[in-house]
Amino acid sequence: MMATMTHEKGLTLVRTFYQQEDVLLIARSLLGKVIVTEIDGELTSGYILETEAYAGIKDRASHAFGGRRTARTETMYGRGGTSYVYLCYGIHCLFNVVTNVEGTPHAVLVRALRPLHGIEVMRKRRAPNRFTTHGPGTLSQALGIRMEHNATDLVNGNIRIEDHGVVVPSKAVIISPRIGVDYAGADSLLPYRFRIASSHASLLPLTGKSVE
DNA sequence: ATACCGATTAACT
DNA sequence: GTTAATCGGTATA
Repeated sequence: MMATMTHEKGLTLVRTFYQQEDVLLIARSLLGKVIVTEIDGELTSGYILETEAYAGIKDRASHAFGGRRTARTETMYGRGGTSYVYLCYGIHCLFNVVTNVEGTPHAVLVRALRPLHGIEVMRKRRAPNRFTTHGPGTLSQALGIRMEHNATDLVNGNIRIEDHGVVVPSKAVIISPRIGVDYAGADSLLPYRFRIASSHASLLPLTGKSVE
């Protein structure tokens, strides 16, 4: 409750949203929603432009394929509405949303963002003149998300996702295979990647009441 | 203990 | 189109 007192507009997504069974539906639904972080005393937020679904134990591209359960993947087995942050290529902290109920390790990788609040903070977190929030690594960097933010509660924690009432029409959504999962064989071709076409992304409202 | 690999990025040609 | 950077995760022994 306390953590959400500063937000004046937009509804923080509730537990039941994250606990829906269909991870593809959740990945699609997250397009146009707003990620908000309150990290290091800075508030930053942005519209979700791109996601990928990872469908648990039967998905060869998922860390949890085959029911693999290790210190790293343990977070994925938690309840929906928890963050799963892991280190990729030794450099990048990738932010995922755990979905489904406890024991079912589904997740959605958030891959691109359109900045809304705290743009100067995001710019500062990145190298000068290299500001971008397209790509899962740069997105986390801009939002201040680090490994210590793994297993954060997205319903009551310092990372949350809000619905600002933006409607993303089907014709604005491009569905394609996921990136960087060639090792997954046939599953690498599954249409689990969702993104808002750039022509529509520019229509997302940047005006409105400040959440500062 | 050792070896291989990766849900990426940036800087190249 | 190519490739180096970089280090924890994971499997193997």
